[in-house]
Amino acid sequence: MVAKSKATRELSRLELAVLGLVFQGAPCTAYWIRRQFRASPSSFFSGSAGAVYPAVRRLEVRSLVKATTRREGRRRSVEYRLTARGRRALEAWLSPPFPFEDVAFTMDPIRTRVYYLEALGAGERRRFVAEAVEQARRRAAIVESESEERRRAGDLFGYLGGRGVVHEARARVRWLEELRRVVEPGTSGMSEAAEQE
Amino acid sequence: MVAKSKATRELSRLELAVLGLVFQGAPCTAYWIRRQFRASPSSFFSGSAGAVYPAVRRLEVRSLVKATTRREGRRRSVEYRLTARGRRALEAWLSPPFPFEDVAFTMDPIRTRVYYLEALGAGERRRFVAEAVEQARRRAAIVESESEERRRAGDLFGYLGGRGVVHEARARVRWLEELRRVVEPGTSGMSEAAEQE
DNA sequence: CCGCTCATGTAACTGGTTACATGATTTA
DNA sequence: TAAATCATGTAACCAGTTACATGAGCGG
Repeated sequence: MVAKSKATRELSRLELAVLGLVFQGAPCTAYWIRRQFRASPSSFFSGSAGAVYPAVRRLEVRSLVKATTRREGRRRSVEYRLTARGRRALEAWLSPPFPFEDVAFTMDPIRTRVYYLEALGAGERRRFVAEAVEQARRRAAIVESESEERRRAGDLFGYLGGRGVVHEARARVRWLEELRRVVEPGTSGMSEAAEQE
Repeated sequence: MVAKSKATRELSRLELAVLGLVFQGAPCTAYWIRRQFRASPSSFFSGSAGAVYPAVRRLEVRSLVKATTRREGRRRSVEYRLTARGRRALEAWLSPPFPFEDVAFTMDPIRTRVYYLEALGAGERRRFVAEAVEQARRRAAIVESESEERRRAGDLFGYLGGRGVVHEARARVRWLEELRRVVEPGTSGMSEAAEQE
């Protein structure tokens, strides 16, 4: 009976994203990975050194990536590439069916506020929605130009992912416009909003 | 000069959500708050005891909520309500302008995968998208009925927040359908997708 | 020579997570 | 009477965060 070392726990979202980035950028340094996170205006992660360096290490001890140290003059850097196991782990992550919590994941800090809008008076509610629509529109414009940029750069899947961000940003705008119609004077509430899509 | 005690750090998202819930449910117990989180299929938080009890405590030491212990027979419970300061903190949180990171927040574990779809062959990509569309549709159906339920229950802002979840879920479906058109055989990629809204 | 970028890392902290522990009350 | 629910909490853990520290190489 071969020992089953450590009961391999699931990879964190950061570790999985790093795995994907190593696949894309190989051979690449942890520093390069950090920059990818920091460059994206829609990344969940900050790309902080304190997260990325330990994460690639964890992937290494699981032998999902392998490191090769390089020296140019007196400057050193550690380059990573996927191992065969790493490649398989990446494919497994990308293969359906997807865990329910990944499909159900949702978080919008503005929406969180809406649940408690009761705490505001009618005028303040209107200001809330007006500003939220405004800020959501600006955000949508930003992510649209960002995904367009990726398209122009020939980065197909970067573009397609970016399109997801665009759809989401526009959905937020539409939702807030719907909300505005409810919150505006002369409307009663529950009846008119929904359902023409 | 009056001492400025501790340099009041910002409230966490959980603490803010708890503050809102105490406003809604007052007088309410920490246990009731936990149930609100656990009942919602779209809450970011699990409502775990290890998070909620310490969170309400932190709000208490900041005197944003106040606790009153109650005894019925030999059963005790701690009831919370907002203080005036708590009420003001809630209103401040609900008042625009909203911090950029709250407007820009976005995270979709399926979308994260799409960025690395390059790692799959054409057939596997189609399976990816087909399954993702399917799961996203089921999710949309669930959150739709959930928000409808709130509407029927007369919970206006619960309904309106739920509508946000619906818009988001539908946006994911539409995005994945767009993605499918790109990934399907006979299409070249970057050209056809976007822009009719 | 100053400051920026490349490059690697650590340390202290934080705010979540799961799992556990306890006990009263209610319901099947 | 067994199990679910109400109700409180703690402990161990974990994976992020910011901030700091170090140093090579390069452009102005």
